[in-house]
Amino acid sequence: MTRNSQAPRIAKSRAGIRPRPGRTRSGNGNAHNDLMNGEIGLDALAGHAGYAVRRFQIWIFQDFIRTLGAVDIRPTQYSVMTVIGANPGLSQMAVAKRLGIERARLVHLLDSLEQRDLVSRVKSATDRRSHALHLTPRGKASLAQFKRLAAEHERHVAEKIGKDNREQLLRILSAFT
Amino acid sequence: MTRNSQAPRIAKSRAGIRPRPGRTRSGNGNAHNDLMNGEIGLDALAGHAGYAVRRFQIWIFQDFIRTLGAVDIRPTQYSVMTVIGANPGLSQMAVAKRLGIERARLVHLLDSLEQRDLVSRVKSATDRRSHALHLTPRGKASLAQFKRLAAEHERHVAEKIGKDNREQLLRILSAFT
DNA sequence: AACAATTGTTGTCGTCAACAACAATCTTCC
DNA sequence: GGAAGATTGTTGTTGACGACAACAATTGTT
Repeated sequence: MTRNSQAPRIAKSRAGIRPRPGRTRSGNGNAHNDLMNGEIGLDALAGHAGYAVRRFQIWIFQDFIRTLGAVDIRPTQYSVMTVIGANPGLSQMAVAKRLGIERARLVHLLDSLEQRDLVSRVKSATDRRSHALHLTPRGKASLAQFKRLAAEHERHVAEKIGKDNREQLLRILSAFT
Repeated sequence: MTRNSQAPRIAKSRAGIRPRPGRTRSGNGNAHNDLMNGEIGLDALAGHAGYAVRRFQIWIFQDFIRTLGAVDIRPTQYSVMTVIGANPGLSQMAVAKRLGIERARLVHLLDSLEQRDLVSRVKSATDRRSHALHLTPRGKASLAQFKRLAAEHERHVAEKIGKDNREQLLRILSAFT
């Protein structure tokens, strides 16, 4: 990979979107095109929670990936390590269920984390089908650093939408955690 | 960016990934203990806006897709049609920028919508490189129906998180639209 | 012991974002 | 006026991610 894709490269923001350098003529019936002043309306989209949430989530993930770019940890990896760290010995099935991840997907995530010596799969003594997941010593130390960086990312969120708004957001969406 | 990360050459040949360390201790005597009470803590994850937003976005998209399943319209398709409907004559580049979609991705989206006779690409007279996007008559009629279904979806959101909370959410995230 | 369910794993398919390269076509600058 | 550079739509590749299906090993259930 070497390239994690999704590196944000925050927009260059250049000039506004000019609809067309030339004239946007071609007299179509619609005369009220706000395109002339460079504004592109969203119409009904502005009232849809899903659209705003999607855009916000993209922004948040990009900031998270950038803030934790130095340690090469993505949001999903962070969530897996956090849950394992707080609940040592969990099975892969339990982690997958708790985080809403497919267990097939978790296999690859753990392969990666295990190769980096952050997580270890210990054969369960009580159920030889399953693995008891633990953080390695290196994983524990790393997670502490990840959490510091994640807290920094969270501060970025607070700066972006406001401290109070962030707390309201967490309260409103607390049912989804 | 600039991530060296790990090599992807795992591919097949699974087998010996587990280092099988001689970790004698690590009290594996109680492997699946924490599962017994069914409670799995999220630890720091509970305080991360990104995690809650991601889970919420998954829920919202699923409800949107289900609610508009009868007409086979997905959120991104709906957003494209809404913007074109509100701003006829836009170029693909302008739509892509406004919605934060890659223009390469928009090509396929428009291919699909054009095949269904919902959107038409009209060769621009002023810039022969670009296409002026319009809704077809069928597209306009369909969009009206889509909007009714989308409004129903929005009511589901209000039921899920509460009417007032939904409005606060829209207000908090208004900067991202 | 026979049968059903669970766990981890592998594999496939489809969606989606980020990039790179390209032809056709402006735009700009000399 | 014409060469050089930028833009638009397009195709293709890569990687992250979710949904499923199939499988071996191992429970559990009867």
